[in-house]
Amino acid sequence: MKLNLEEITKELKNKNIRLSHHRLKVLEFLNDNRIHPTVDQIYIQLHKELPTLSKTTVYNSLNALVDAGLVKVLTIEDNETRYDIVTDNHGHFKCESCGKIYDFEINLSSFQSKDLDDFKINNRDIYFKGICPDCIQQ
Amino acid sequence: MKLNLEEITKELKNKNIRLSHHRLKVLEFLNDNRIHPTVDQIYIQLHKELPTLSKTTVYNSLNALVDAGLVKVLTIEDNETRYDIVTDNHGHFKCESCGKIYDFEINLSSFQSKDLDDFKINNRDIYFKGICPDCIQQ
DNA sequence: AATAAGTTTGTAATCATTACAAGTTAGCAA
DNA sequence: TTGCTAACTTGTAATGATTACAAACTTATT
Repeated sequence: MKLNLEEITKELKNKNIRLSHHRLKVLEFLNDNRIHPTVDQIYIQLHKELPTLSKTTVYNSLNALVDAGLVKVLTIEDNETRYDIVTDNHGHFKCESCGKIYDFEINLSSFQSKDLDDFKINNRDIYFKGICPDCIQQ
Repeated sequence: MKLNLEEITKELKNKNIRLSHHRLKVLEFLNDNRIHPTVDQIYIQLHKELPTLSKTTVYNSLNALVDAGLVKVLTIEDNETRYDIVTDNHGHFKCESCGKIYDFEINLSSFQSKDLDDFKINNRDIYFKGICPDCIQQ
């Protein structure tokens, strides 16, 4: 999917966030590599292209993009924070054998619980864990 | 709910995990305080009763209980690991205003996605975020 | 070009969690 | 009951991820 830069820049402007060169690179990386990467994965890859990039900037950029609502934090496990570009509703499945994270289509807004009638729900996350088909076969 | 110690001990034995005094206290705390506490919350409370308790032991006990399947790790946010005693299927709602975590009843096993037909699903977590009724009123 | 606000960088600080070694405890067998 | 062994606890030190901060740099705007 191609990023619409003008639109993104306009959205960011409302929040006084500039789409700087590094931030754009981080956003592009997430858009082009749908692997739900960790900060380290992003840093290591981008550092090859941008030798002056610091890890602090990666954290910075990610936090800015999350604040802007363009990027989502995934906390499937307590010891690894991952990032995902915001797209339509989907859940995440993590394979307990190979560690790979899969997207799966699911209509999150259809989930209702009478216990939450009086709650304002801003965000719905679904995390499944188990074994992926590749690992089942072995 | 009262803990059935004999049954729990028996289950643990299979995994060579003893239900030591400290571990039992941690388990009791989770059973009696359904507040999805952090390690610090557990440590501070139990330390009052058990002055010799170390934080390492709290971590240790929690990890053992998680391994035994009696306790579940909640990773709603990337910067705070919480623990929950394992009960029937329910989702978790975190209020973005007051930070409180609510349980809500939901039939987790009813969630299906055709994308996961060939996957073995061991675990389903649902995390919602938003504003709770108490905070909406203010 | 000048200005002001926002961004990047590197280092240092912080915080949660784990590793480790030494001492302690619990369960089992003789 | 005693002794043995494995498991547990403790405190300290190490690790690792993330944030704080100050100085230098960049960008958009006047």
